[in-house]
Amino acid sequence: MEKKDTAIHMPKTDFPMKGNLNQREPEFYKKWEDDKVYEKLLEKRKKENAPSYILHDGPPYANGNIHMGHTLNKVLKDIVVRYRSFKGYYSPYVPGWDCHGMPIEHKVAENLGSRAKTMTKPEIRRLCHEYAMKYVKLQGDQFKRLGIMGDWENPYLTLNKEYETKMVDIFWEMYKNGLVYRGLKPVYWCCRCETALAEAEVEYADHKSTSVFVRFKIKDDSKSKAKPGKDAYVVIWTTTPWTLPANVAIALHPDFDYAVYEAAGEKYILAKGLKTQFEEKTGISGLKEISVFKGRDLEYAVCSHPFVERDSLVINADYVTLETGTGCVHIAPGHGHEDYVAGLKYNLQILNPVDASGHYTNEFELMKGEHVFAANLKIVELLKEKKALLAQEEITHSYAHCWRCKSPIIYRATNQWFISMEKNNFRAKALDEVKNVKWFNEWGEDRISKMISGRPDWCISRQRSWGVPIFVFTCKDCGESIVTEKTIAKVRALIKEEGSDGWFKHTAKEILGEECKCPKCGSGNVDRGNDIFDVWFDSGASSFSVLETRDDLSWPADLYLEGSDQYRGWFQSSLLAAVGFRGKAPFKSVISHGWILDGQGRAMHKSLGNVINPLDLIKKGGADVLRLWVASEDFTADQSISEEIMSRVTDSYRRIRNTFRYMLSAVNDFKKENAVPYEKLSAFDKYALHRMQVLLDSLDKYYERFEFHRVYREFTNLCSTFLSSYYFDVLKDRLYTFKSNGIERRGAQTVIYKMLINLTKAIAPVLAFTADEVWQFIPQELKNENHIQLEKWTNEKEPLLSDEEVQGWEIFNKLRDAALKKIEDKRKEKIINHPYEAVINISYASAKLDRILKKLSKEEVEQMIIVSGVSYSPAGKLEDKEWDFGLEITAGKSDAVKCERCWRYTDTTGSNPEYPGLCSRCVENLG
RNA sequence: GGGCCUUUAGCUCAGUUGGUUAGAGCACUGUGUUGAUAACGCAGGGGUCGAUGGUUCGAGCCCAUCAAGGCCCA
Repeated sequence: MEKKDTAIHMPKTDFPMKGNLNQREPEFYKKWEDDKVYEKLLEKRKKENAPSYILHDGPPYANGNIHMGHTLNKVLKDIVVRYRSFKGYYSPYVPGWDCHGMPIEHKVAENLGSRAKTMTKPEIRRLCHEYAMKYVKLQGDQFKRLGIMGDWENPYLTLNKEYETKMVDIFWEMYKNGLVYRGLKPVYWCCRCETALAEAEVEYADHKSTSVFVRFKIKDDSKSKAKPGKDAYVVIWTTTPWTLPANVAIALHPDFDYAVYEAAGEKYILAKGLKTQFEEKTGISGLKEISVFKGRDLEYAVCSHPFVERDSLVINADYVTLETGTGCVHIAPGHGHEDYVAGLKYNLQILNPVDASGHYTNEFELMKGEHVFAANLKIVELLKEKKALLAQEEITHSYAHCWRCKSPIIYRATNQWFISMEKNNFRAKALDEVKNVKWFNEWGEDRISKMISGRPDWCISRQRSWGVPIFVFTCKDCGESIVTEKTIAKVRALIKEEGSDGWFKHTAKEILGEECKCPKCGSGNVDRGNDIFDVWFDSGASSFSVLETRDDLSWPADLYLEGSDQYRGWFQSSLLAAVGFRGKAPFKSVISHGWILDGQGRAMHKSLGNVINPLDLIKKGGADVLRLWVASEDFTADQSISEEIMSRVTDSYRRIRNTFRYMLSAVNDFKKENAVPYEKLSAFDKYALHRMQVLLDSLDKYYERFEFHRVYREFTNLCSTFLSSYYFDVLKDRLYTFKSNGIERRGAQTVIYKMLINLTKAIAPVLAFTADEVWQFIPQELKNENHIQLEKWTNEKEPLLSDEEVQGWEIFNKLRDAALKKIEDKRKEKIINHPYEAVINISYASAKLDRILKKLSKEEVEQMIIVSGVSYSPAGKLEDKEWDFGLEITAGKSDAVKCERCWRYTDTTGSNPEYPGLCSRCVENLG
């Protein structure tokens, strides 16, 4: 008889232990693109008539490299979309970019330097366009590097014609509904450049100003609680005397103490805490306190303006401080932002007696034509003349200057376009729609409701070049703003054809043709407006501009998923645009993620030097590790990232990778026809399948609820606690030493194969690259599709065990742990080393345990505890008590002989003279 | 200053309607294997649950105040 090969069946695979992700992932992405995986997936689902699930992408700003915030956001979306696709949904992902706005215009202007002034708007816009497109491409490539799947060939851009065309419709609908109105609002204004400035264009530098103490005589105290009398004066302090002509109110802090003081026969009202300072500055001494009241008590008293025939109302404002001045603040809503806000609250008049070049208009007849900065001294003279000036001094303080011409700037009320929150019950409607949305963050609804309740009217106009024009014409003769059905039709055609560039290239006459006529005065002297939309209006329009203009998408979206800053931003602008346009919320559900912080929980700042760059992390560890990090934390709260955290995630990735590697190697010689039917599997195998099914069911639930950190936890826990340390460890004996085509080995492979397929699918939404890499190693005949993305979450479920059976296994596992502990004790005593050197005896008195053990053969138990021998010593009379009743486990060293093939210590080793080193089981299992 | 949120072992997370010595995985330490080896097993140490006060027979869980941190406003 020929001697058989005694070699064992070692696991084998070419799947590398080391991921080498930074090199490999881009190759994978390329393969996805070459194989048109995304397109095929959508086609396939469409053919299946799958229900759709639309996640609408919030557009990042097309500027700069991607940072951790982008990474978090896009990976989360990708997990959602991939999961939904797996579950059989038609789930297209159309990424978008926010392309207009200040930052880009600012950068372009910066690059141009002094040349900017000589360029026309269309020329500057062309450069802005190029700039935006450059970053669309750059960020797009970076997003792809993260493994994000979507329609990258055809993203949506807020500068696209069809996008802008939809904005015409939205604007017109809101205009028709009376939501849009024109009003005054102060903006930063450079009188020298004669232009509005954005926050980012303002620089601060020291500036010398004349500050003045001015008294306002009380005219009527009948409406206020405090009654200081008509001979008292409220004293204000200001560093901008030129704004006094626009004064309409005086603000006091509601909670501060104010007093009426008497000196030299005059009564002055100022904050109690500033009395001494007041005496020093004005030289008025010996102030005698007459009465004291809270700021709120003087609310609604009326003063007389010192040099204009006008009332000045006493109001309350929380931002009043006691740092300098008198605690009584001069309010000119046309010349200050806070003044403006206070003005809205008290319905104050917004006055703007200053023209674009900084000269007083005839609204302030007295100094008409005077430049406001030069007028300061004249105002002082005027105050003296009116006996209203109590003191003046020159002070140097930080003051806003124009970034371009470096001259000091002013706040100047200008005409702006607004969306009213009140007309047609708009605010109430928006709040109602909030209630129809599922806010996955429990506090989300509360947060956005409060914001909408408290927000002012939405100012949608900006005085810039890089944006979508507000589709309004102006009559140069009568000043009428012209928006009619006919002009809108013309504008719509223009935008559709040329995009908003057309607006800036053509005159009103060219755009409107025979419609170029003021409907009010009939003049043909019509100009196109120069304002553009606030970029939040651009992006707020996206639900319509994108979902309604693409065949593959539909409105409303199933989900918006953005950072928590978007309750104020995009969630809100989208909601308002949608309620204004269609009366409905644009999303069925919303979930927000937190901010990314460093290891200490601090925000990342360049100045703190704690900024972590995702591109660096990808280079170091690969995108899948980064994706795993995203999944590992509870994204609804803020999340931390640090070297330690990444190092933990990397460890965890390696564990997962190796688990897959082991599964691949264990089924390397497995074929479909080798599969063992469920009924013929061992009890332990059935238990393993049960565990797998329980895991899959919870993962499914967690994905659906966006609880990815639970997916991560359950998945890694199963890999460690059940698979590596238990099931696979136990299976080694069967896989390596049993007959290669025997039922024991094939049974084990059947289970591992099922796990391999299902676990790869289950983690594929997170580990996009690795899952597909694993997939490539699965033999063709064992899978349906070449790429895992095209597969579906498995529908057929493995049978679950009964509760009683599960309980039995839980008890057995505890018994196993107890046995391992005993063996460990012997190892510490240096009695044994390898587990197979051990034999154990289990003596017990529980009938419960007896029933459990009787269901298993001795060989199975030996295998599962991984020892060479198990013996039982049941008590003579078993009692129906807890499983560990009377339990005693002893471990010892086997005195049998080691089989050199399976390493077990057995009495049969050497019983066959042909194979002297082998045990009888091994001899039987050769081949 | 206001609205909303976060705070449990080194890290990431669990902790059901308040009820006995607060859990998991990873990391760490020790150790075994060398037939998953840049891998795998076993065992062990580690937290006064951000702080203080209160309600209660009893609080990580309820209430109040404070602190640190975050987003959005001012």
